[in-house]
Amino acid sequence: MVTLEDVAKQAGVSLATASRVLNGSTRQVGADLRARVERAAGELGYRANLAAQTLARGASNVIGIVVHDLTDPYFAALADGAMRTAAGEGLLVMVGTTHRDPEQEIAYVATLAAQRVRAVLLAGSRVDDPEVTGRLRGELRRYLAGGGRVACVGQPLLGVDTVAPANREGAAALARALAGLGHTRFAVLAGPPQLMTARDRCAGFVTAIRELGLPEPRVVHGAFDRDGGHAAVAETGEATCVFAVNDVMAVGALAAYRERGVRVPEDVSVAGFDDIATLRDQVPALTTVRLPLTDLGARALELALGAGETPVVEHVAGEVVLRESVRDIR
Amino acid sequence: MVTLEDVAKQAGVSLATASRVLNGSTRQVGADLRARVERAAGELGYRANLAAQTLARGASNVIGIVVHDLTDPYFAALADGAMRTAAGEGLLVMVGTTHRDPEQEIAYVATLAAQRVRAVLLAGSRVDDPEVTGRLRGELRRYLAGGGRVACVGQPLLGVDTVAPANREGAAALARALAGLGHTRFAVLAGPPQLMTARDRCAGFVTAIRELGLPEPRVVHGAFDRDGGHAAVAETGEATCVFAVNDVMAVGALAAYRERGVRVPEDVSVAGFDDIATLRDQVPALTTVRLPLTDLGARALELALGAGETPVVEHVAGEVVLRESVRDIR
DNA sequence: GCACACTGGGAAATCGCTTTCCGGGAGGTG
DNA sequence: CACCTCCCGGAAAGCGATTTCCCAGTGTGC
Repeated sequence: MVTLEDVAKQAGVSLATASRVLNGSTRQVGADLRARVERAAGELGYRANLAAQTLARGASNVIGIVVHDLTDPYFAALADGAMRTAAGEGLLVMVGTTHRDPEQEIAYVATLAAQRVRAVLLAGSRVDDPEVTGRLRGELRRYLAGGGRVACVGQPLLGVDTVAPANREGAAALARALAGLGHTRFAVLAGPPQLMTARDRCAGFVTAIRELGLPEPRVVHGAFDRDGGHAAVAETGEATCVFAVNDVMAVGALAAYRERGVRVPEDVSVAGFDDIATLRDQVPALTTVRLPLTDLGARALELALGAGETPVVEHVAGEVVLRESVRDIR
Repeated sequence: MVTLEDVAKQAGVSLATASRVLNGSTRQVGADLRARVERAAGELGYRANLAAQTLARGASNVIGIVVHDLTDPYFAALADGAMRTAAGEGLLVMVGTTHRDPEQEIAYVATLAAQRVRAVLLAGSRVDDPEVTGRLRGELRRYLAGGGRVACVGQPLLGVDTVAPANREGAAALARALAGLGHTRFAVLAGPPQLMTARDRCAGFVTAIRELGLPEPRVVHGAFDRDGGHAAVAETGEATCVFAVNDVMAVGALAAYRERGVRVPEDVSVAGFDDIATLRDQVPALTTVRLPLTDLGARALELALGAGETPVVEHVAGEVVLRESVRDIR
């Protein structure tokens, strides 16, 4: 491939001058030389070697973002938000998917650190395992010590800049809204017990119901995906209102009820969480808690890129959106 | 950050030896020295600088993949497939989103080439613009000349390894299946006329209808997304069966009919294309043409990574899936 | 015993770029 | 007119790895 030296030679200038012309610098270069270099670069089709630049500059223009699963619209939206701001800053994006394996997440952080990426965005829910979290923190500390920047979307457990969706509060608000419609017997499709996001949403919901003096909701654990929601429906018992801790699970639940001939919302009300865009045309339209996912991703990257010293934690509220999947039974 | 030299010093060996121990090499290193180096690396928390490695080796372990929009489940699935095989090969993935701007696509190829990525995967539909396509080809040629590898999912117009979904044939098969149910008056929600994928699907459908001697379908152009499908419904006229050139548009169409009080499939039948997983629980369930999206992405990356000399074009068939959104009117 | 592969270790060149430092000429000032 | 500053161009020293080349020490085969 064409190197800067080739360009310099062809233009009859020094390496230094060619570099200053082509790859931005504070230093000025005379108009004629500048033109000669630019012509030579054009003719030769020169493309700077980013690896060499990164090495020489000691800083890359790449950021890393680690998500669980890109085909999950939740993470796709987060990633999209982050990628938009990255593009705005002229940064390239490396995406890693862990498929919910915490070891993979740690491995990715190590690799991204090796890449000397400018910032790392951790966009997955934490799991409740101090040993694993500890190792992740260790890896992050090493990276931070080397001048890296880290931000996270989710629970503020890593000691880094964090954008924290108000899972508890959102779920609680939803619970009050549903109780306000006259429901008293609730079930929660709670996802896996280790997953903090699932747990917080479940806990927020259950606590709010208790505070209202209503009967204890039935909590059904399962997978955090469509099939998890679908399967969990079998154990919802007499509940008149079912809260799935995310929209994808709620859609699974809707499908399960449909198969059983249970009408939603006539026989049972169903609510989710997230307000996933691609699921908004679901029938019946899903009641949910809207999270500004794209903004969350964008904001997290801004935090990571920002100069802030002490770790910032930004809480982002969700907004209850009542739609047809729940019924007023008063 | 800790460099290889630090490790070598701490272990009391030369740089060369440290390198050979830590970053794979054909050369052997004695057991004692090897152990000393490994211990030193562990104590210091050494992480190789990938930029330096890339420069020294002249080859990186990163691949690039360029998609239109990650929040579109079609591209998310493609990317996911590619990322899985990448992970299997120990490769890192850079993802770029163009939001359907061909200039962006060209720019990404240039940047990825500058990164000296091992392979580039172009996963977006081509547009019908010889000028733009020409420039893209030029950029690709430059990259290929430098030893890069390229593969593409979509129309085989770039002279590189390509995985080509059988858009025409799939749409034609769908058309015959729908005609077999007794439909004669069709409309096509055709998406933007410049987009090859949209065009091929539309053309395949229309041609098949013609060949059956049925009346010419009404073709309505619009955006390639949910809102495009939603809007296009206004102009479908008397059609008893509407084909949206992708599932996302079909969902938009379903929503539009619902709002107008038109029942699907009783009053009108609706079909899509792709068989997007997150949309499978739609009501009524969408008739569509299934494309093995994850496999397409995975296969394309394999092609790119493979040693093949002449560009390979692999056609992948779609499978018509009849579901509730269409009615038998015989 | 002796030349001869062979093995494992280290010194140093190299990858392509950035940036510091040095130097010469132009222009401004007293 | 001497002196001092700027300004711009080039030489060269890194950045952190890999890899070639050289060399000493060890076993072999005859």
